[in-house]
Amino acid sequence: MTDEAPATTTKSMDDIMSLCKRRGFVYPASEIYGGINGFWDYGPLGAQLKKNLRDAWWTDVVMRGCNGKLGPDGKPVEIVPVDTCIIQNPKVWEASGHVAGFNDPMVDDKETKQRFRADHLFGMYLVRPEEGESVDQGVARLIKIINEQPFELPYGPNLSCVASNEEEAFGAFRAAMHRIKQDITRVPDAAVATSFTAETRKGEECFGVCYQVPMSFMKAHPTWIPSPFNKPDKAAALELDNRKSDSQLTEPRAFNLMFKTYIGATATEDDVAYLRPETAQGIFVNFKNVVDTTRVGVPFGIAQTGKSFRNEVTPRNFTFRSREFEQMEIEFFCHPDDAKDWYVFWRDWRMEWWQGLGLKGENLILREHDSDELAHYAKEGAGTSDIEYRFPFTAPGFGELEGIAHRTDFDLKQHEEHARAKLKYFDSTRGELAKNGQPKGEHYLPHVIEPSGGLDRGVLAILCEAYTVDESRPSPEFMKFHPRVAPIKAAVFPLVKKDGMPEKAQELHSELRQKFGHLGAIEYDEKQSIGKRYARMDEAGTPYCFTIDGDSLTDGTVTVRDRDTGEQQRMPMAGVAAFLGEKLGV
RNA sequence: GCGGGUGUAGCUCAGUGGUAGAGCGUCACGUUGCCAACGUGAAUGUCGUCGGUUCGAAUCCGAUCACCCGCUCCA
Repeated sequence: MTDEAPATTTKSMDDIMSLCKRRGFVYPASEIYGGINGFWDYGPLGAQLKKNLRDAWWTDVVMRGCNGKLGPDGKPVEIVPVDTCIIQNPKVWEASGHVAGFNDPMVDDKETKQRFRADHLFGMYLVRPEEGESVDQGVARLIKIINEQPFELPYGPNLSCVASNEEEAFGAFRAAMHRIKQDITRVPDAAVATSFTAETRKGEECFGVCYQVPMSFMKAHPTWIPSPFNKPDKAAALELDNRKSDSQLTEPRAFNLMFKTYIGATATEDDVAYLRPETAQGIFVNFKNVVDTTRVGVPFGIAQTGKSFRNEVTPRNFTFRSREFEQMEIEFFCHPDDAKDWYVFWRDWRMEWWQGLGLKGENLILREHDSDELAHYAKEGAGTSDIEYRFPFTAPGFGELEGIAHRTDFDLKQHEEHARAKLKYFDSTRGELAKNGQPKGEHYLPHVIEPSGGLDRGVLAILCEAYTVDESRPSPEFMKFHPRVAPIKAAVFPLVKKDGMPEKAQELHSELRQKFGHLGAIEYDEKQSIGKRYARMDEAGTPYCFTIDGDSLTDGTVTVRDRDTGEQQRMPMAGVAAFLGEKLGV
């Protein structure tokens, strides 16, 4: 821990949540009915804060094309927006893998509290060779037992493990055997199986199969399967032939993370549809439309913001993991050869962008994923990075704000196959040169770099970053929002409610409101003491307060108070709009 | 989904079987001369919800819901 660390770690999430409620940033959804798990509403200040963040993204990413930063090709970055439906044809989610992935039955180990995909459970089955039996015969017998055993006979695997393929599984099992002999083979006619002969640590010869545990067996006798979290080396002396364990595994259960609904009034299983679990697919399915109907050409990006829905097992940590949340996603399409460069470009620029909104210092990090945590589609890619923020509830760890992934051509390829659509892009700037000196062009499926940010998480990070406690101030608790995202941009006060000050102040208020009302609220307040009004604005995170005092009436000047320092300076009332405009960056 | 904790006014909390409370905040009126000033007054609660025990429940019991923490999960 460095010297600066305490300033961040002393922030209490409870205090932040309490301020959010008190000042109208965030409320529990349906609170008067006792709330609803995993859903949050934004109040007046929160709604504007969220809109400001969304607008900043839209402006900087889409309209200004990465704020004018040139891409790795030395050209301006081209991005166009779309706004696609929350409900799409259910086949979209079959193609994307969400229906399968989100429907995968899961098994819990009640002992170790771990959960894993049932189809990732591999078992090592051992059998004693019978008199004169060849390896093939023995293995065939074993496979038959595994698949056709009557369930009243205990015959589970000797060991199990969680793995994505049988080689990986076999690797995990090796340690349990004394010696593996050479004849390791794929079992013919079995989708996922490896057979071998071996010698156990007791010195017994045996035939073995590394086999995906059949779903029917898991359902019938989950506790006969040894837990995959038992280390193989602890199960040193394996018993051959009939055996069963006494584990605490549950039977496979489906945890569908997609919200299901029905189209039309009849609500039969034929009418099932899903609320989108990510906005990305709406972009991919419109890739061809955008290419065909606009003049964009690869490399270019398509962006959208919008709500997504995931039926999270455990919504947690305020708005951080909600069941309904808003994403800000870009799918950037480029030639496969350029993917690496664009990946680096986006990763670095997105980090800069978040830093530019006041998320700075050691609370924000860029973390490159290790290869073992990459999503299936990203294994072949240039990489995946997270931009992560140190929230009070994750400290000293970090929580993801945005992920930048090289998704390769996975999504377009999936949609090409499932929709039987031609999504290849014809790039007339590539290919060999023809006789006339023009490139012949090249057909290819573009690769995708996906910077996918969480809007609600961004808002939460900004709230946490802005929350400041300084006991030396009259208002010790205040929100240090970057002026660009602050929900209230400025406030205008008469110093006291008499001598024509309110009228003068209202005049200024109305001018500023006309000029800056599209960016956020401009407040007017004449109630109670000036100190209390400053304090109220500090809590709402208003960066500037303009006060009309006695001098304003005679020489036309006002004072401006800076939220962060409390310092004041005088300026002509006529110059206020220009001053504020400059501070707000417009 | 599992284990632990919490739930009383907008916020922070006191109240452990006998009339629902405090501070702050909010609102009104007065006062005001630059940092939560002061005076007076006011509003705000099915004590998370439902059920049970009891003459009587915020308080005891059960269930349920929500939030927090630790697991788990997290394309």
